[in-house]
Amino acid sequence: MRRDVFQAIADPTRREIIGLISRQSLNVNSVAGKFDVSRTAIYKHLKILTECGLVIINQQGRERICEARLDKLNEVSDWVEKYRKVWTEKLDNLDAYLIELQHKNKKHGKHK
Amino acid sequence: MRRDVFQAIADPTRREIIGLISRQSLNVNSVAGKFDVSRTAIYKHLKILTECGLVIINQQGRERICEARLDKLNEVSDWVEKYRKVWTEKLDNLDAYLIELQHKNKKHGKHK
DNA sequence: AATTTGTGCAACCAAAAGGTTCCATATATA
DNA sequence: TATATATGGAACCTTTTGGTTGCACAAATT
Repeated sequence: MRRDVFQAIADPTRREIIGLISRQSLNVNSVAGKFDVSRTAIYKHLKILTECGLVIINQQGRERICEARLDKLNEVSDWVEKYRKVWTEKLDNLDAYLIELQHKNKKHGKHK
Repeated sequence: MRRDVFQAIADPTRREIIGLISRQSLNVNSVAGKFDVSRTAIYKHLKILTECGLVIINQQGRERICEARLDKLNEVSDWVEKYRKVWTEKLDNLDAYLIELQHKNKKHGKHK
């Protein structure tokens, strides 16, 4: 199934999983052991994370090692930064406006 | 209800709404007019967006103007950047490793 | 005053999400 | 070989999500 990174990181457990395996790759059981839900629940979260490329899994004997692919967060980063830019511009415009006001005050302002 | 910004931006329609009103604040009907779902559906999306602070609404006569609060995306930005840093460090470590390899080759390497 | 416009919200619905238990199966290990 | 371990996944359940229609009501317009 085609999965969306935005939807994948919407769940707090999945964000925790990413935080966990970003420090060290772990097998499925080790990941599950860190949470108080069933292994199957974690397995499903891992499945969603792999489906959108945020996690890749390598078989090693009978274990499957989960590794975080943090570069996939770029999709989120790009979207957010686009709007951060808009936000910063708004602040800049406000700045410019305030400065303009100051200049007007100097020219036409009344002195107390 | 306490809402989560991550969950709010998980839905593509809500991301579109943010994109739309980030350029220009609009009343509820104008926002709804841009999508092919019902006004009520958009109203619900706007409700979720206001509940997590990504949108604020100001009454003006019988209209309610929806304004984007892009600074609220910082929560997402912070989280993502934390892992981007981890990712960059991994790349740096790889770089350092490759450079080290090169040096070893210079010292002990065989010449063809 | 009557009508149109903009909005909120209840009631309802189908599908998806997030969880569970239980079983199958492959790989290590005693 | 028998047993323990690591995992995949089916079947099921409850809650949440994203949508609908329909009605109420206040503000603007005629």
